Amino acid sequence: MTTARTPTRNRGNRRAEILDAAARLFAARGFHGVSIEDIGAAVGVSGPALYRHFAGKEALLAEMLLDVSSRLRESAAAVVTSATAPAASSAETLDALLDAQITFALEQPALITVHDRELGNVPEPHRRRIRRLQRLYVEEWVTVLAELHPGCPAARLRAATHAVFGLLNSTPHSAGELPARDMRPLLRAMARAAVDAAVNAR
Amino acid sequence: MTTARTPTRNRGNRRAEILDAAARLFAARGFHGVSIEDIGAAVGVSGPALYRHFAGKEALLAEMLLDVSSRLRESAAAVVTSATAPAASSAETLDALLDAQITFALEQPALITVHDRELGNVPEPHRRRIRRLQRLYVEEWVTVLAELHPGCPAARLRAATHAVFGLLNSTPHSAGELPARDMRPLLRAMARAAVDAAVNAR
DNA sequence: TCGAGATGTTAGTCATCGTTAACGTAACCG
DNA sequence: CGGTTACGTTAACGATGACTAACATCTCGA
Repeated sequence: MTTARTPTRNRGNRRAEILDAAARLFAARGFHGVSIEDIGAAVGVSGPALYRHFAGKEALLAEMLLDVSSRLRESAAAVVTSATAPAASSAETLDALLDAQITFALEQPALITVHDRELGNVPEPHRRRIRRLQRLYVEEWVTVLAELHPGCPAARLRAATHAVFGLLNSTPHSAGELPARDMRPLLRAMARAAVDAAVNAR
Repeated sequence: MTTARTPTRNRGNRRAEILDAAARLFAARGFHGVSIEDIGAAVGVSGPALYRHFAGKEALLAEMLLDVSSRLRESAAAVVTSATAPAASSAETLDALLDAQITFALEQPALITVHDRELGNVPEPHRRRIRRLQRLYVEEWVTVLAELHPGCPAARLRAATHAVFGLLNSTPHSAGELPARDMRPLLRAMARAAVDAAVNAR
Protein backbone atom coordinates (compact mmCIF):
# COMPACT_ATOMS: atom_id res chain seq x y z
CA MET A 1 0.00 0.00 0.00
CA THR A 2 2.99 2.36 -0.14
CA THR A 3 1.91 4.39 -3.09
CA ALA A 4 5.05 6.39 -3.75
CA ARG A 5 7.71 4.98 -5.96
CA THR A 6 9.90 7.80 -7.15
CA PRO A 7 9.82 11.36 -5.90
CA THR A 8 8.44 12.35 -9.28
CA ARG A 9 5.59 9.92 -9.34
CA ASN A 10 3.62 8.33 -12.15
CA ARG A 11 3.31 11.45 -14.23
CA GLY A 12 0.69 11.20 -16.92
CA ASN A 13 -0.66 7.95 -15.56
CA ARG A 14 -3.03 9.44 -13.04
CA ARG A 15 -5.68 10.20 -15.62
CA ALA A 16 -5.52 6.69 -17.03
CA GLU A 17 -5.55 5.23 -13.55
CA ILE A 18 -8.67 7.21 -12.69
CA LEU A 19 -10.42 6.27 -15.93
CA ASP A 20 -9.67 2.63 -15.26
CA ALA A 21 -10.99 2.64 -11.72
CA ALA A 22 -14.04 4.65 -12.72
CA ALA A 23 -14.84 2.18 -15.50
CA ARG A 24 -14.86 -0.72 -13.06
CA LEU A 25 -17.00 1.16 -10.57
CA PHE A 26 -19.48 2.38 -13.20
CA ALA A 27 -19.79 -1.12 -14.59
CA ALA A 28 -20.49 -2.54 -11.16
CA ARG A 29 -22.86 0.05 -9.70
CA GLY A 30 -23.89 2.36 -12.53
CA PHE A 31 -22.92 5.96 -13.17
CA HIS A 32 -25.21 7.45 -10.53
CA GLY A 33 -24.35 4.72 -8.06
CA VAL A 34 -20.75 5.84 -7.84
CA SER A 35 -19.62 9.03 -6.14
CA ILE A 36 -16.62 11.17 -6.91
CA GLU A 37 -15.37 10.23 -3.48
CA ASP A 38 -15.62 6.51 -4.41
CA ILE A 39 -13.53 7.00 -7.52
CA GLY A 40 -10.92 8.98 -5.66
CA ALA A 41 -10.70 6.35 -2.95
CA ALA A 42 -10.19 3.65 -5.58
CA VAL A 43 -6.98 5.30 -6.75
CA GLY A 44 -5.78 6.32 -3.31
CA VAL A 45 -6.59 10.01 -3.38
CA SER A 46 -9.67 11.45 -1.91
CA GLY A 47 -12.58 13.26 -3.46
CA PRO A 48 -12.09 16.58 -5.14
CA ALA A 49 -8.58 15.66 -6.28
CA LEU A 50 -10.20 14.40 -9.46
CA TYR A 51 -10.97 17.93 -10.52
CA ARG A 52 -7.25 18.39 -11.17
CA HIS A 53 -7.64 15.90 -14.00
CA PHE A 54 -11.21 16.15 -15.24
CA ALA A 55 -13.72 18.95 -15.53
CA GLY A 56 -16.34 16.89 -13.72
CA LYS A 57 -18.01 13.54 -13.40
CA GLU A 58 -19.84 13.76 -16.70
CA ALA A 59 -16.70 14.89 -18.50
CA LEU A 60 -14.93 11.84 -17.13
CA LEU A 61 -17.64 9.56 -18.48
CA ALA A 62 -17.65 11.38 -21.81
CA GLU A 63 -13.94 10.91 -22.27
CA MET A 64 -14.22 7.27 -21.34
CA LEU A 65 -16.95 6.52 -23.87
CA LEU A 66 -15.36 8.64 -26.56
CA ASP A 67 -12.15 6.70 -26.12
CA VAL A 68 -13.87 3.32 -26.27
CA SER A 69 -16.04 4.08 -29.27
CA SER A 70 -13.21 5.58 -31.27
CA ARG A 71 -10.91 2.67 -30.48
CA LEU A 72 -13.56 0.20 -31.61
CA ARG A 73 -14.29 2.16 -34.72
CA GLU A 74 -10.62 2.55 -35.61
CA SER A 75 -9.90 -1.13 -35.12
CA ALA A 76 -12.76 -2.00 -37.44
CA ALA A 77 -11.65 0.52 -40.03
CA ALA A 78 -8.13 -0.86 -39.92
CA VAL A 79 -9.38 -4.40 -40.43
CA VAL A 80 -11.61 -3.47 -43.33
CA THR A 81 -9.23 -1.22 -45.25
CA SER A 82 -6.27 -3.55 -44.85
CA ALA A 83 -8.43 -6.33 -46.24
CA THR A 84 -9.50 -4.53 -49.39
CA ALA A 85 -6.04 -4.45 -50.93
CA PRO A 86 -5.66 -8.17 -51.61
CA ALA A 87 -8.68 -10.11 -52.74
CA ALA A 88 -9.49 -11.07 -49.15
CA SER A 89 -12.79 -12.79 -48.81
CA SER A 90 -15.53 -11.07 -46.88
CA ALA A 91 -15.62 -14.10 -44.65
CA GLU A 92 -12.03 -13.50 -43.59
CA THR A 93 -12.71 -9.84 -42.97
CA LEU A 94 -15.67 -10.78 -40.82
CA ASP A 95 -13.47 -13.15 -38.83
CA ALA A 96 -11.03 -10.33 -38.20
CA LEU A 97 -13.83 -8.06 -37.01
CA LEU A 98 -15.06 -10.81 -34.72
CA ASP A 99 -11.64 -11.42 -33.26
CA ALA A 100 -11.07 -7.75 -32.56
CA GLN A 101 -14.37 -7.42 -30.75
CA ILE A 102 -13.78 -10.61 -28.79
CA THR A 103 -10.37 -9.41 -27.68
CA PHE A 104 -11.83 -6.15 -26.51
CA ALA A 105 -14.70 -7.83 -24.69
CA LEU A 106 -12.39 -10.27 -22.92
CA GLU A 107 -9.73 -7.73 -21.98
CA GLN A 108 -11.92 -4.77 -21.09
CA PRO A 109 -15.22 -6.11 -19.81
CA ALA A 110 -15.85 -3.06 -17.65
CA LEU A 111 -15.39 -0.66 -20.54
CA ILE A 112 -17.65 -2.72 -22.77
CA THR A 113 -20.33 -2.75 -20.11
CA VAL A 114 -20.21 0.97 -19.50
CA HIS A 115 -20.09 1.63 -23.21
CA ASP A 116 -23.52 0.24 -23.90
CA ARG A 117 -25.23 1.31 -20.71
CA GLU A 118 -24.23 4.82 -19.86
CA LEU A 119 -24.45 6.79 -23.07
CA GLY A 120 -27.59 8.43 -21.74
CA ASN A 121 -25.59 10.16 -19.02
CA VAL A 122 -23.21 11.89 -21.39
CA PRO A 123 -24.15 15.56 -21.94
CA GLU A 124 -25.08 16.66 -25.41
CA PRO A 125 -21.96 18.04 -26.99
CA HIS A 126 -20.13 14.70 -26.76
CA ARG A 127 -23.15 12.44 -26.85
CA ARG A 128 -23.63 13.03 -30.56
CA ARG A 129 -20.01 12.27 -31.37
CA ILE A 130 -20.14 9.00 -29.46
CA ARG A 131 -23.36 7.93 -31.15
CA ARG A 132 -21.79 8.75 -34.48
CA LEU A 133 -18.76 6.58 -33.78
CA GLN A 134 -20.97 3.74 -32.60
CA ARG A 135 -23.04 4.02 -35.75
CA LEU A 136 -19.97 4.00 -37.94
CA TYR A 137 -18.74 0.90 -36.14
CA VAL A 138 -22.03 -0.90 -36.76
CA GLU A 139 -22.04 0.18 -40.39
CA GLU A 140 -18.57 -1.28 -40.81
CA TRP A 141 -20.01 -4.62 -39.80
CA VAL A 142 -23.11 -4.19 -41.91
CA THR A 143 -21.03 -3.46 -44.98
CA VAL A 144 -19.03 -6.64 -44.58
CA LEU A 145 -22.16 -8.68 -43.93
CA ALA A 146 -23.82 -7.19 -46.99
CA GLU A 147 -20.95 -8.39 -49.19
CA LEU A 148 -21.35 -11.78 -47.65
CA HIS A 149 -25.00 -11.98 -48.62
CA PRO A 150 -26.09 -9.20 -51.01
CA GLY A 151 -29.79 -10.01 -50.93
CA CYS A 152 -30.25 -9.37 -47.24
CA PRO A 153 -32.02 -6.14 -46.22
CA ALA A 154 -29.85 -3.75 -44.26
CA ALA A 155 -32.24 -3.58 -41.31
CA ARG A 156 -31.89 -7.31 -40.82
CA LEU A 157 -28.12 -7.05 -40.96
CA ARG A 158 -28.14 -4.27 -38.40
CA ALA A 159 -30.33 -6.26 -36.05
CA ALA A 160 -28.07 -9.26 -36.49
CA THR A 161 -25.01 -7.16 -35.73
CA HIS A 162 -26.53 -5.92 -32.50
CA ALA A 163 -27.42 -9.46 -31.56
CA VAL A 164 -23.83 -10.59 -32.11
CA PHE A 165 -22.59 -7.72 -29.95
CA GLY A 166 -25.00 -8.87 -27.27
CA LEU A 167 -23.60 -12.37 -27.48
CA LEU A 168 -19.98 -11.25 -27.31
CA ASN A 169 -20.54 -8.66 -24.61
CA SER A 170 -22.12 -11.24 -22.36
CA THR A 171 -18.59 -11.95 -21.19
CA PRO A 172 -18.92 -9.91 -17.99
CA HIS A 173 -21.91 -12.03 -16.96
CA SER A 174 -20.12 -15.32 -17.30
CA ALA A 175 -16.97 -14.06 -15.65
CA GLY A 176 -15.18 -16.90 -13.99
CA GLU A 177 -17.24 -19.60 -15.62
CA LEU A 178 -14.58 -20.38 -18.14
CA PRO A 179 -10.96 -19.25 -18.54
CA ALA A 180 -10.31 -16.77 -21.35
CA ARG A 181 -8.32 -19.45 -23.14
CA ASP A 182 -11.51 -21.48 -23.64
CA MET A 183 -13.84 -18.53 -23.80
CA ARG A 184 -12.35 -17.06 -26.95
CA PRO A 185 -12.88 -20.02 -29.27
CA LEU A 186 -16.31 -20.63 -27.80
CA LEU A 187 -17.42 -17.09 -28.48
CA ARG A 188 -15.88 -17.18 -31.93
CA ALA A 189 -17.68 -20.36 -32.88
CA MET A 190 -21.01 -19.20 -31.52
CA ALA A 191 -20.78 -15.76 -33.12
CA ARG A 192 -19.76 -17.18 -36.49
CA ALA A 193 -22.64 -19.62 -36.45
CA ALA A 194 -25.08 -16.92 -35.42
CA VAL A 195 -23.93 -14.61 -38.19
CA ASP A 196 -24.25 -17.34 -40.79
CA ALA A 197 -27.73 -18.16 -39.63
CA ALA A 198 -28.75 -14.52 -39.78
CA VAL A 199 -27.34 -13.88 -43.20
CA ASN A 200 -28.58 -16.99 -44.94
CA ALA A 201 -32.18 -15.99 -45.41
CA ARG A 202 -34.93 -18.37 -44.49
CA MET B 1 -55.02 11.51 -20.94
CA THR B 2 -58.09 11.52 -18.69
CA THR B 3 -56.94 9.07 -16.12
CA ALA B 4 -60.17 8.44 -14.26
CA ARG B 5 -62.56 5.89 -15.61
CA THR B 6 -64.95 4.89 -12.89
CA PRO B 7 -65.35 6.50 -9.48
CA THR B 8 -63.85 3.38 -7.98
CA ARG B 9 -60.68 3.47 -9.99
CA ASN B 10 -58.25 0.77 -11.02
CA ARG B 11 -58.16 -0.94 -7.67
CA GLY B 12 -55.34 -3.40 -7.44
CA ASN B 13 -53.78 -2.11 -10.62
CA ARG B 14 -51.85 0.74 -9.08
CA ARG B 15 -49.05 -1.49 -7.88
CA ALA B 16 -48.70 -3.10 -11.28
CA GLU B 17 -48.89 0.25 -12.98
CA ILE B 18 -46.10 1.59 -10.77
CA LEU B 19 -43.93 -1.48 -11.32
CA ASP B 20 -44.37 -1.12 -15.05
CA ALA B 21 -43.44 2.54 -15.15
CA ALA B 22 -40.52 2.01 -12.80
CA ALA B 23 -39.18 -0.79 -14.99
CA ARG B 24 -39.13 1.46 -18.02
CA LEU B 25 -37.45 4.27 -16.12
CA PHE B 26 -34.86 2.00 -14.48
CA ALA B 27 -34.04 0.47 -17.85
CA ALA B 28 -33.55 3.88 -19.41
CA ARG B 29 -31.64 5.73 -16.71
CA GLY B 30 -30.54 3.16 -14.13
CA PHE B 31 -31.82 2.62 -10.60
CA HIS B 32 -29.98 5.57 -9.08
CA GLY B 33 -30.80 7.78 -12.03
CA VAL B 34 -34.52 7.65 -11.28
CA SER B 35 -36.15 9.41 -8.35
CA ILE B 36 -39.28 8.43 -6.46
CA GLU B 37 -40.76 11.65 -7.78
CA ASP B 38 -40.03 10.53 -11.37
CA ILE B 39 -41.82 7.24 -10.87
CA GLY B 40 -44.81 8.91 -9.29
CA ALA B 41 -45.03 11.41 -12.11
CA ALA B 42 -44.97 8.59 -14.65
CA VAL B 43 -48.21 7.16 -13.25
CA GLY B 44 -49.87 10.48 -12.63
CA VAL B 45 -49.45 10.74 -8.87
CA SER B 46 -46.72 12.66 -7.28
CA GLY B 47 -43.85 11.54 -5.10
CA PRO B 48 -44.49 10.02 -1.72
CA ALA B 49 -47.75 8.43 -2.84
CA LEU B 50 -45.66 5.37 -3.71
CA TYR B 51 -45.14 4.63 -0.05
CA ARG B 52 -48.78 3.60 0.13
CA HIS B 53 -47.86 0.68 -2.13
CA PHE B 54 -44.22 -0.13 -1.46
CA ALA B 55 -41.99 0.03 1.57
CA GLY B 56 -39.38 1.98 -0.36
CA LYS B 57 -37.43 2.29 -3.55
CA GLU B 58 -35.29 -0.79 -2.94
CA ALA B 59 -38.33 -2.84 -1.99
CA LEU B 60 -39.91 -1.86 -5.28
CA LEU B 61 -36.86 -3.04 -7.19
CA ALA B 62 -36.70 -6.23 -5.16
CA GLU B 63 -40.28 -7.12 -5.95
CA MET B 64 -39.74 -6.37 -9.61
CA LEU B 65 -36.69 -8.62 -9.93
CA LEU B 66 -38.20 -11.33 -7.80
CA ASP B 67 -41.23 -11.38 -10.06
CA VAL B 68 -39.18 -11.52 -13.25
CA SER B 69 -36.81 -14.21 -12.10
CA SER B 70 -39.55 -16.42 -10.76
CA ARG B 71 -41.61 -16.04 -13.91
CA LEU B 72 -38.65 -17.00 -16.05
CA ARG B 73 -37.81 -19.90 -13.85
CA GLU B 74 -41.39 -21.15 -13.77
CA SER B 75 -41.78 -20.94 -17.51
CA ALA B 76 -38.63 -22.98 -17.97
CA ALA B 77 -39.73 -25.55 -15.42
CA ALA B 78 -43.07 -25.87 -17.14
CA VAL B 79 -41.43 -26.43 -20.50
CA VAL B 80 -39.03 -29.03 -19.18
CA THR B 81 -41.44 -31.09 -17.07
CA SER B 82 -44.15 -31.10 -19.72
CA ALA B 83 -41.59 -32.38 -22.18
CA THR B 84 -40.41 -35.33 -20.13
CA ALA B 85 -43.70 -37.20 -20.29
CA PRO B 86 -43.66 -38.06 -23.97
CA ALA B 87 -40.37 -38.95 -25.59
CA ALA B 88 -39.80 -35.37 -26.59
CA SER B 89 -36.40 -34.79 -27.99
CA SER B 90 -34.01 -32.52 -26.14
CA ALA B 91 -33.83 -30.44 -29.28
CA GLU B 92 -37.54 -29.76 -29.11
CA THR B 93 -37.31 -28.88 -25.43
CA LEU B 94 -34.51 -26.47 -26.22
CA ASP B 95 -36.63 -24.85 -28.90
CA ALA B 96 -39.40 -24.36 -26.39
CA LEU B 97 -36.98 -22.76 -23.93
CA LEU B 98 -35.72 -20.50 -26.68
CA ASP B 99 -39.18 -19.43 -27.71
CA ALA B 100 -40.19 -18.62 -24.17
CA GLN B 101 -37.13 -16.46 -23.64
CA ILE B 102 -37.59 -14.71 -26.98
CA THR B 103 -41.20 -13.94 -26.18
CA PHE B 104 -40.21 -12.47 -22.86
CA ALA B 105 -37.39 -10.42 -24.36
CA LEU B 106 -39.60 -9.03 -27.11
CA GLU B 107 -42.58 -8.28 -24.90
CA GLN B 108 -40.80 -7.01 -21.80
CA PRO B 109 -37.53 -5.45 -22.90
CA ALA B 110 -37.43 -3.08 -19.94
CA LEU B 111 -37.84 -5.88 -17.42
CA ILE B 112 -35.17 -7.96 -19.11
CA THR B 113 -32.79 -5.03 -19.06
CA VAL B 114 -33.33 -4.23 -15.41
CA HIS B 115 -33.14 -7.89 -14.52
CA ASP B 116 -29.54 -8.30 -15.53
CA ARG B 117 -28.27 -4.87 -14.50
CA GLU B 118 -29.72 -3.95 -11.16
CA LEU B 119 -29.36 -7.01 -8.99
CA GLY B 120 -26.59 -5.25 -7.14
CA ASN B 121 -29.01 -2.69 -5.79
CA VAL B 122 -31.30 -5.21 -4.14
CA PRO B 123 -30.71 -5.43 -0.39
CA GLU B 124 -29.55 -8.70 1.00
CA PRO B 125 -32.60 -10.57 2.20
CA HIS B 126 -34.09 -10.73 -1.28
CA ARG B 127 -30.86 -10.62 -3.24
CA ARG B 128 -30.07 -14.21 -2.39
CA ARG B 129 -33.49 -15.43 -3.45
CA ILE B 130 -33.25 -13.71 -6.81
CA ARG B 131 -29.76 -15.10 -7.44
CA ARG B 132 -31.07 -18.52 -6.58
CA LEU B 133 -33.92 -18.28 -9.08
CA GLN B 134 -31.56 -17.01 -11.76
CA ARG B 135 -29.22 -19.90 -11.09
CA LEU B 136 -32.06 -22.41 -11.28
CA TYR B 137 -33.13 -20.92 -14.59
CA VAL B 138 -29.64 -21.27 -16.01
CA GLU B 139 -29.38 -24.82 -14.72
CA GLU B 140 -32.62 -25.69 -16.49
CA TRP B 141 -30.97 -24.71 -19.74
CA VAL B 142 -27.72 -26.44 -18.88
CA THR B 143 -29.55 -29.68 -18.16
CA VAL B 144 -31.24 -29.65 -21.54
CA LEU B 145 -28.00 -28.78 -23.30
CA ALA B 146 -26.21 -31.57 -21.48
CA GLU B 147 -28.70 -34.11 -22.81
CA LEU B 148 -28.10 -32.72 -26.25
CA HIS B 149 -24.38 -33.30 -26.00
CA PRO B 150 -23.34 -35.42 -23.01
CA GLY B 151 -19.61 -34.98 -23.47
CA CYS B 152 -19.61 -31.24 -23.00
CA PRO B 153 -18.27 -29.89 -19.68
CA ALA B 154 -20.87 -28.06 -17.62
CA ALA B 155 -18.81 -24.88 -17.42
CA ARG B 156 -18.82 -24.59 -21.18
CA LEU B 157 -22.57 -25.12 -21.29
CA ARG B 158 -23.09 -22.46 -18.68
CA ALA B 159 -20.95 -19.97 -20.58
CA ALA B 160 -22.83 -20.80 -23.77
CA THR B 161 -26.14 -20.26 -22.01
CA HIS B 162 -25.09 -16.83 -20.83
CA ALA B 163 -23.94 -15.97 -24.32
CA VAL B 164 -27.31 -16.95 -25.76
CA PHE B 165 -29.05 -14.81 -23.16
CA GLY B 166 -26.84 -11.94 -24.23
CA LEU B 167 -27.83 -12.49 -27.83
CA LEU B 168 -31.54 -12.64 -27.09
CA ASN B 169 -31.52 -9.77 -24.62
CA SER B 170 -29.92 -7.49 -27.17
CA THR B 171 -33.46 -6.74 -28.31
CA PRO B 172 -33.65 -3.43 -26.44
CA HIS B 173 -30.57 -2.18 -28.30
CA SER B 174 -31.96 -2.87 -31.74
CA ALA B 175 -35.40 -1.53 -30.91
CA GLY B 176 -37.01 -0.19 -34.01
CA GLU B 177 -34.53 -1.73 -36.37
CA LEU B 178 -36.83 -4.54 -37.24
CA PRO B 179 -40.50 -5.27 -36.45
CA ALA B 180 -41.11 -8.00 -33.89
CA ARG B 181 -42.63 -10.11 -36.63
CA ASP B 182 -39.23 -10.37 -38.30
CA MET B 183 -37.20 -10.14 -35.12
CA ARG B 184 -38.52 -13.35 -33.62
CA PRO B 185 -37.47 -15.75 -36.39
CA LEU B 186 -34.16 -13.97 -36.73
CA LEU B 187 -33.36 -14.35 -33.06
CA ARG B 188 -34.54 -17.94 -33.08
CA ALA B 189 -32.32 -18.84 -36.02
CA MET B 190 -29.28 -17.09 -34.61
CA ALA B 191 -29.71 -18.54 -31.14
CA ARG B 192 -30.23 -22.06 -32.43
CA ALA B 193 -27.14 -21.84 -34.57
CA ALA B 194 -25.10 -20.42 -31.71
CA VAL B 195 -26.21 -23.18 -29.37
CA ASP B 196 -25.36 -25.86 -31.89
CA ALA B 197 -21.93 -24.38 -32.43
CA ALA B 198 -21.30 -24.25 -28.70
CA VAL B 199 -22.40 -27.77 -28.00
CA ASN B 200 -20.69 -29.51 -30.87
CA ALA B 201 -17.17 -29.54 -29.53
CA ARG B 202 -14.37 -28.42 -31.76
C1' DT C 1 -74.89 8.09 9.00
C1' DC C 2 -70.65 7.45 10.37
C1' DG C 3 -66.32 5.66 11.17
C1' DA C 4 -62.66 3.02 9.04
C1' DG C 5 -59.51 2.08 5.49
C1' DA C 6 -57.36 3.02 1.36
C1' DT C 7 -55.12 6.48 -1.25
C1' DG C 8 -53.63 11.07 -2.14
C1' DT C 9 -51.51 15.71 -1.02
C1' DT C 10 -47.95 19.18 0.68
C1' DA C 11 -44.29 20.52 3.86
C1' DG C 12 -40.36 19.24 6.27
C1' DT C 13 -36.21 16.19 7.74
C1' DC C 14 -31.74 14.51 7.08
C1' DA C 15 -28.13 12.51 4.40
C1' DT C 16 -25.51 12.46 0.30
C1' DC C 17 -23.31 14.35 -3.57
C1' DG C 18 -21.19 17.34 -7.10
C1' DT C 19 -18.59 21.17 -7.11
C1' DT C 20 -15.86 25.22 -5.55
C1' DA C 21 -12.71 27.69 -2.40
C1' DA C 22 -8.75 28.30 0.17
C1' DC C 23 -4.83 26.49 1.39
C1' DG C 24 -0.30 23.34 1.50
C1' DT C 25 3.77 21.19 -0.66
C1' DA C 26 7.14 19.29 -3.55
C1' DA C 27 9.54 19.42 -7.95
C1' DC C 28 11.40 22.04 -11.63
C1' DC C 29 13.41 26.21 -14.00
C1' DG C 30 15.09 30.86 -14.61
C1' DC D 1 17.16 31.34 -4.51
C1' DG D 2 12.23 32.67 -5.97
C1' DG D 3 8.29 31.62 -8.48
C1' DT D 4 5.52 28.87 -11.31
C1' DT D 5 3.26 24.41 -12.05
C1' DA D 6 1.32 20.09 -10.76
C1' DC D 7 -1.12 17.82 -7.50
C1' DG D 8 -3.06 17.13 -3.18
C1' DT D 9 -5.70 18.35 1.13
C1' DT D 10 -9.91 19.86 4.13
C1' DA D 11 -13.95 22.79 4.67
C1' DA D 12 -17.75 24.66 2.97
C1' DC D 13 -22.16 25.47 -0.23
C1' DG D 14 -26.20 24.34 -2.77
C1' DA D 15 -29.10 20.93 -4.86
C1' DT D 16 -31.31 16.76 -4.87
C1' DG D 17 -33.40 12.85 -3.10
C1' DA D 18 -35.40 9.22 0.05
C1' DC D 19 -38.36 9.08 3.45
C1' DT D 20 -41.74 10.82 7.30
C1' DA D 21 -45.51 13.60 9.21
C1' DA D 22 -49.73 15.80 9.17
C1' DC D 23 -53.51 16.49 6.92
C1' DA D 24 -57.55 15.67 3.11
C1' DT D 25 -60.84 12.88 0.53
C1' DC D 26 -63.44 9.27 -1.23
C1' DT D 27 -65.76 4.63 -0.78
C1' DC D 28 -67.94 1.34 1.68
C1' DG D 29 -69.93 -1.70 5.16
C1' DA D 30 -72.33 -1.91 9.65
